[in-house]
Amino acid sequence: MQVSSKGKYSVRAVLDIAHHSDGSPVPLAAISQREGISLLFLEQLFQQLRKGNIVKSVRGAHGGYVLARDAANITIGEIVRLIESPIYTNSCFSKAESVDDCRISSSCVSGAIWKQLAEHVDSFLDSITVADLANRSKPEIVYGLRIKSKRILTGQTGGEMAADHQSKEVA
Amino acid sequence: MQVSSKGKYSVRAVLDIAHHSDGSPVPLAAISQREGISLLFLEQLFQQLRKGNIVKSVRGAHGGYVLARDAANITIGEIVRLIESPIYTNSCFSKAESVDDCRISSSCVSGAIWKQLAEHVDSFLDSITVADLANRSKPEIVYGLRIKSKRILTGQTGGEMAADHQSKEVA
DNA sequence: CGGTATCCCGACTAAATTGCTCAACAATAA
DNA sequence: TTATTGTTGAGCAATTTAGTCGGGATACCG
Repeated sequence: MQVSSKGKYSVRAVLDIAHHSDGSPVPLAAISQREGISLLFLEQLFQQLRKGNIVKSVRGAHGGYVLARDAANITIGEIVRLIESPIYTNSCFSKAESVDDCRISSSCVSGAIWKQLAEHVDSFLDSITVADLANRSKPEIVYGLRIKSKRILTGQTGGEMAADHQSKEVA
Repeated sequence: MQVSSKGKYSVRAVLDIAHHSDGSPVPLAAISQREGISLLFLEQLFQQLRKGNIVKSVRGAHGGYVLARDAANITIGEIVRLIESPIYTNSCFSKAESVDDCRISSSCVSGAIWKQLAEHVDSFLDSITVADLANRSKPEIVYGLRIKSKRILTGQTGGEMAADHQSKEVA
């Protein structure tokens, strides 16, 4: 039950574009620097993001990536589903509905839980758009949940790198 | 973004105990057979479940495991959190609050998402108790979500093994 | 035109995690 | 006392993750 680095990085990268773009393409090198993510790894991720119609690429010098659609029209859920393996895959009824599988064990009862869980997760993540997060007009509120410190979401003062983060965990 | 086999198996196993126990201990061998889970693997899981106070062990012949508490008092969330690695671990503020990490990149903005996501997941899974699922008095309703076919949750006719499941996926 | 900045693509790999196995022991019931 | 169960800790093969590498293709800039 983990969101992979790939997923977290992807969200951060897209947010980074939304936040730093004035309409002109944002090169991966810039994202790599700002977010402290390996350029090579970003390239890989952005192929998926491009194919998933989250971003568009602009090749050549001064190229980079732009959001493929309006930020208000891209949800975090979309990004996560594109990159991440799905939380729930139907494990029963795969072919044989006639066999009456699933009546014996607890597996379908519990299977129902994972399905509902996946639905909850999706609907939560789909309720947040890139615009919501890029637009920090109401910084301390993110979908009804109050964030502890205003500092977290407002600042933007220095030249420190993301690499300054003390922990190995990826956010 | 996956629930591991460990997690799914654990829930199923606990459900199995809740469902098949008349108060006397349920041996792992029985669970293994009914649920189609390797006995050796179950043994491993149940050490964790025991230490987490989900089940109690009874050693010796006719021993096995019983729920450590009332089924209505054990939530799915408890089981999952015990077995599964946490969906969210605070990645910033690890030590240095003074350093003012996290202001630069998008990592804390997105970090807030994962935190809220984890809270959603936990609160959903904590809203379901083992009793809810073991007690199939209202089989077709599982927490407000209608399950497609009544057959799924009611049956209990045959002697087929869980191994009859057609797919490799674990539910 | 030629160089350089940028994306594009496919293969490769080291490390971690997952899903399981094994061996030997400990307690209890019949 | 023997068969039946749980207890413990180590070990391991396969898969997944988190990248790396090398060599393109494409577009701008002078």
